Amino acid sequence: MSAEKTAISPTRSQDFPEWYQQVIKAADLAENSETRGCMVIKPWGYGIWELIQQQLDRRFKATGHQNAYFPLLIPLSYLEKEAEHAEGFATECAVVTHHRLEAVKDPVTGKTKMIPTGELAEPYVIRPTSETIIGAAFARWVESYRDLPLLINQWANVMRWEMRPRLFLRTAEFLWQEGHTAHETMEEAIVETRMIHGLYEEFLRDHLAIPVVPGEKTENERFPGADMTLTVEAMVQDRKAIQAGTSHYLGQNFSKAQNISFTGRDGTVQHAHTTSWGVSTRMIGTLIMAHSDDDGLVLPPRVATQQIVIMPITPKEDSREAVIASCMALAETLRHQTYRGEPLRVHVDTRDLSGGVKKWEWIKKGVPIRIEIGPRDIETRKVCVQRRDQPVASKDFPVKEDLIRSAAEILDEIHHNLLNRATEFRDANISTCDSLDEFHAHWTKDNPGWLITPWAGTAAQEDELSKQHKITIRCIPLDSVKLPSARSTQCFLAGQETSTRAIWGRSY
RNA sequence: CGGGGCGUGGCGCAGUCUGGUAGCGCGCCUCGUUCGGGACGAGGAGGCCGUGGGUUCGAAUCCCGCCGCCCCGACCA
Repeated sequence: MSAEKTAISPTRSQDFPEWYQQVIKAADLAENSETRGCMVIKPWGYGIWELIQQQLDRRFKATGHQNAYFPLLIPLSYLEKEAEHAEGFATECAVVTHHRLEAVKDPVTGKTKMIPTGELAEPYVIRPTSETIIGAAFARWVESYRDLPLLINQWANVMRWEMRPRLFLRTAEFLWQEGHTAHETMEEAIVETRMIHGLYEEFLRDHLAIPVVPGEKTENERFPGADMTLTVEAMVQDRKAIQAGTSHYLGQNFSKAQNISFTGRDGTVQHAHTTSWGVSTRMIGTLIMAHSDDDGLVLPPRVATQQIVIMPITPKEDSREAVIASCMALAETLRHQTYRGEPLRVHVDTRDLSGGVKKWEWIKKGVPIRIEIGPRDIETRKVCVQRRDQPVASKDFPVKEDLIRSAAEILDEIHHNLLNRATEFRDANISTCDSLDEFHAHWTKDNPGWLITPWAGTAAQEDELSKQHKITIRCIPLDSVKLPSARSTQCFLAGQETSTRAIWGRSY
């Protein structure tokens, strides 16, 4: 046997960050644009986002939310209303200060330059998030307890002037959804915050095949202006953590700052309790790093732009038409099958390219099922089936009718294989620790994975440990989360008795 | 904002030290041979060498200014 050749180079173990970039390129998902820090999302990548959008949107609507749309530009003064929030985003805001361009001819070169003129009395900020402008609308909309709860979601782009952008993971402009709700009581708002948190967890597991740890952020890691931030944390293949979605209980901080008030059942004027929550195109980056291998992207079936690609094999000119007709017919039949309530997405690749080129292209693009049909298969009524969750060389030759019957089942198997693989990987890379010496010894250069510890430390102690090892507390996992539990129940710092567990890790 | 690097056909680069007006690989197009497979041969298209100025008979190459991008830090969905 010759050495294994991989479609992506370098491999994950050679250089993970570079591998990540190469997977995106090979799968044709996105590219850096001429606008600093911003990406062009190409059709194969945008297709994933559209599917995420559709499937999440259905869940938001099913839980009583409605979509609306708010302005891209936020009056600067709005951002000054909530002090903590303002401070949290101040360093990464793009600001619009002019509303007109004037064409000026350079007397030397003769070239025309466009000079901004018409300075605005009050500048606008391009939304880094929309709490303030949505809050202003909520203040107008809410008068009575009968107007509550107000359950709004927005699909939008936002901009944060990031210093170090990376495709999907951290771009200056990104796409997301932001839910914003207002409630009569703290209890109701917290129920909402937790409900969405659970919805995110399920979505990542059931749609993206990513197992996440649901938990709460410590005060240090909270969203600016929130009283409680819930997170779902995923582990990707370099053992780093990535925050895949957050749900915040904002208390009355924003409602007091923006006067979202209502007359209550008892006739008194009260401030609403608000929440906000979001997931972004970062989920695509998470998905790539969670599942892909050294041959490229591996797509979880539910968000695969195409789930099945059929490649006609046409070695002889005289059988060519029959082969293509057979492929088309199979595609049409498959499109009448459903997986998770949606028609199968099937593509027939009739491009006049050599078979090997096509096959590798679809491998690199992560298509869950590849089917090849040639003249021989037509005679035997069989098809050649290859799966992205299995080695490149492995093939199966079911009778065509059996494949049609089992296609959705195979997709489901692929989904579960990806989920199981990711879960096993994660669990194998979480260790426990209950002494400070062990803690310090754990954080070696090659990133050994997450550490779970009993925790009763202070914010200052957390901060110190974080800086020392370039780690953070990813979350305090919910009590219901089953993970290797720390051996003792005493905090590894000072030994206090505690039932609180903390997960520590390096993160994106 | 600190520290490094780089701007040359679609992409990746050589050429810059030692000025003489552009080359390689991949990709693309055509033809042929191959092909249950990331094949091969022949031919072809495509570049005011980031930008403005200077030196020179002559600048991708030397000098000065500007712009942009990438990597490593601080910040972060």
